[in-house]
Amino acid sequence: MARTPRNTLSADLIVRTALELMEAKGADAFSLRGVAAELGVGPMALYTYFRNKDDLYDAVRNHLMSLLPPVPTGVPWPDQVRAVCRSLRLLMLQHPCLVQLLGGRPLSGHETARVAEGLLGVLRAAGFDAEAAARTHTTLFTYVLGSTSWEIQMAAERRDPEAWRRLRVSIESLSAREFPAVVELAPELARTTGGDEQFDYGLDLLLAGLQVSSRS
Amino acid sequence: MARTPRNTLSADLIVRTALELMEAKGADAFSLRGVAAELGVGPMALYTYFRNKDDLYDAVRNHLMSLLPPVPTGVPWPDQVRAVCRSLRLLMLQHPCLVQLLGGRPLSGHETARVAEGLLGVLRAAGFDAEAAARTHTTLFTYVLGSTSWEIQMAAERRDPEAWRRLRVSIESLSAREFPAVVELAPELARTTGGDEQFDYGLDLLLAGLQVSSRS
DNA sequence: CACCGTACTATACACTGTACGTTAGAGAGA
DNA sequence: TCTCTCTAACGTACAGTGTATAGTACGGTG
Repeated sequence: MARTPRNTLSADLIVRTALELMEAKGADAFSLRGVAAELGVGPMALYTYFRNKDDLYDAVRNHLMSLLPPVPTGVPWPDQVRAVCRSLRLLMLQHPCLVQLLGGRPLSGHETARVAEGLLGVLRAAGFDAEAAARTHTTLFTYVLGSTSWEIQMAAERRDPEAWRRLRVSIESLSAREFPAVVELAPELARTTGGDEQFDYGLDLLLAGLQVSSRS
Repeated sequence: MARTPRNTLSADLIVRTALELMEAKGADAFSLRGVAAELGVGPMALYTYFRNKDDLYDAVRNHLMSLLPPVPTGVPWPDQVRAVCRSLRLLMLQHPCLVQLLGGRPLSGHETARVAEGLLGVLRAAGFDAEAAARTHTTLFTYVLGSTSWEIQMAAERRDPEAWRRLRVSIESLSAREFPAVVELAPELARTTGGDEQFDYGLDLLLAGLQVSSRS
């Protein structure tokens, strides 16, 4: 019955196919049966290579993290930090499924360690002590995660006409007496949910704070 | 056949029951059939009050946001900002399902507008212009969202013994030659994934940055 | 009392992840 | 070359999920 020949599958092939599906339909709409069908294979064939769905998620996340470029050298440390944060954001924008992947099961995996190593190395070289380096790393990482997740989420909302219409309506129906600031700043708020400038604004605030405290 | 009497259900009752289930079993393990069963009712009964599952999610999020306290008055604006951010974090910690709820479909709803109004009002009163207020609002909000999501996620990881063991192993098996900073700072990193101090560290960086830039 | 809108029910469908037991094909040893 | 074994892929099945559709009986209104 046209059984697929023996060694057509591999962990790597499955990961690439899964990633394709996640990018096409969103990481939540992704299903094991979907990737199995795409590969022309029964759903259970995947369990030869991955213990379960989460295991596959881990592998895909690891694969994506491996795409991050190394930290640039020969520039001041704030520029290095900026570069690391920006390239993580860029990767998330290119692969929106990373939001769910990083939100779900955060820092396991070899490639995640590589990224952490880069940022921590920069901070230590800049003179941060162990505790400050760790705290700063966590702060920067969570800032990038939070702001970029938000950005991607809002972009997705905008793409769905029905959801977007409902959001507009609910904002426009707010009483200007009850919510003066929200109503007044609605255009600015719409403009600041995402974009390079918004990201850099927050990032620069953090860097400014770091330079203040490291100078004292 | 013991049909349930006519008006035992209500949107509010359903929301409260759904919230209970989400807190007990996690927001992802929550199901419409579960809350229907809890109420002793067929699954389709819920569709009288909510158009679909997302609609119920929206209602629960709105309910939780209504629990946030108002902005304190009579203190300097940085303290007001701190208070708003801290109480949002606190609410998320008390109701971990808020992570998914806020991550999923962010800023629709009356109560979300109320929270935004509070923070925007503080910033405008502190002299921020429209654009700076909007940018700062987004930055602060996404910081709180990102850092607290991370904190909750890591706490959940720690609670699952199997996942936690695998994480420890994967960290301890990292080569100290390849990842010197990660290996050296492993204890600090473990200590800084969460907690009031970590949260305030990042928040104070942002506030310091704000005060620097507002002084120029 | 009759009636009608609607709150709830029943059934069904197309999905999901994955546990279990089976089969066939590729590579190794004789 | 033949066979034996190991395992990759299969089929079946189960307990779930959200929700479309159609039906039923009850409470409030005429």
